[in-house]
Amino acid sequence: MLELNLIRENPEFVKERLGIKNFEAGIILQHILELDKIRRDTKNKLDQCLAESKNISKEIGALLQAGKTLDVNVLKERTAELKVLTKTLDDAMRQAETQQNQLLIQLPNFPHPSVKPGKTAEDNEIVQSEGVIPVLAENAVPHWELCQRYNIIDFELGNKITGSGFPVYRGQGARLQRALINFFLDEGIKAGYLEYQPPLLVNEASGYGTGQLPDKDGQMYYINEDNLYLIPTAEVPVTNFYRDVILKESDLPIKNIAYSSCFRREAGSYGKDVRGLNRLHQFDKVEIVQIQHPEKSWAALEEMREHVVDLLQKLELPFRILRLCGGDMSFASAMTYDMEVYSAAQQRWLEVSSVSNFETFQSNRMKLRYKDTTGKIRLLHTLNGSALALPRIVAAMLENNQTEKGILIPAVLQPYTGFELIS
RNA sequence: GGAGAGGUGGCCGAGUGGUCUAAGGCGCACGCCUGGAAAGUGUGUAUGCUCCAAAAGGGUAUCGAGGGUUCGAAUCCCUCUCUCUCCGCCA
Repeated sequence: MLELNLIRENPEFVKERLGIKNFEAGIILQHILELDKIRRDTKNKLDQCLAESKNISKEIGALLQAGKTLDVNVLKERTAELKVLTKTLDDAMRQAETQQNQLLIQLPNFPHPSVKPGKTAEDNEIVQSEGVIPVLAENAVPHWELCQRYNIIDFELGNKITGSGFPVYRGQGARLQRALINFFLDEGIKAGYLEYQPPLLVNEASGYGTGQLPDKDGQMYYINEDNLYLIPTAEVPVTNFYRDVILKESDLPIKNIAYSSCFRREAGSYGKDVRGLNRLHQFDKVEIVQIQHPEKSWAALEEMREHVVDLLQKLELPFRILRLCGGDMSFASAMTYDMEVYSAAQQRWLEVSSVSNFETFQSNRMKLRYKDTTGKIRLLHTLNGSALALPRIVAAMLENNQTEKGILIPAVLQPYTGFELIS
């Protein structure tokens, strides 16, 4: 959520920045400011009423103790009037406040000045590209066929017991999953992150805090009976650890890492994009989350990008990094890098990580703040990124490393898998 | 799932209708004391919204959350939620 102060002080600037995300904010901003005026005026009147009532109540108390019951009745008439007025003003103020908030949460975050305008994924900038795209043998096949050939991931068994998008990992496939999770966690810990194991279900307030609610509730699995949501990413619980928290400046930076299964309904997805491991309803991911001092968040974003690059290099996967254009960025992000690996048999790039700085957008919703050295309370910056999501890494690894003998496991993973070859 | 007891400031804890503007303690910060420290001692120590150009300061709200009763609620009533104890079930 954008900070109200900013909108009050410089609505034109806000409008211009949101334009980069192709968001026409003019009318909403105007309404927000109108409601703000109403809310504040009403608030002032209300506070005056409350103050008067409070004083009269004290007087009544004093009079009763002095035994002057007749005077009390006169005062009670006045408080009866005030009570009606208070109710009216309170309703009006709350209404203005609610409406204002409803409008505020419709505004996306604004992009960093370096973010280029653009409408679709076509307009994203490639900022880094590394690794050699392997030339595969003529009989090379996509990963879903390899999964079947080596019997390591069983999609049909998943269909049977749950439904599509819920594969069953088996034998060397299961061990590869476990190896990747441990590898990613260990690398994160080496880079200074603290490991967490969060709950996989969260409440409504958490969904709201990171921005999944109210807009994207259709993308989360929902447990009606207990009013809980299955997490689409560990970002949700791990960032919400700090909801309604005021940190000390000395607590910073906070660097957390968490493995979790992730659950996404992916309503509306279809076609060859969702084949095999490309898009699943349940998948595994290791997520990194940072809570940063506002002046250090941009350096932190680069550090996180470097961390992901390091992982991809170690896994020997050809990759490229995109800086998303305004139109392709998520609602809450100020800047996002997408990391994609090349899937040689499908001959396409697969997104395996997305690293973003949200600046104060999430922390404003969550009331995540810190007290600076002068005692002033300010919003913090939040960042997160995948490091990494498993399915597409596995897809690319299987396809790119396929040989006559089997699938080669990168050296760095072998201590984790306990084997060099899937065969 | 059943029964009972609870939720008060950073923490502990008093407070059962009227200066609660929340006692007291611990912690923390700053000062005094000291050669330095400890001890002692003094002062301060929440957050939101709002008024004010800003600072200083003021108003108002907040005692798990939301409603209600009352001139007046931390205190009484209702609903929800969380924690603890016992029973039941159970990895």
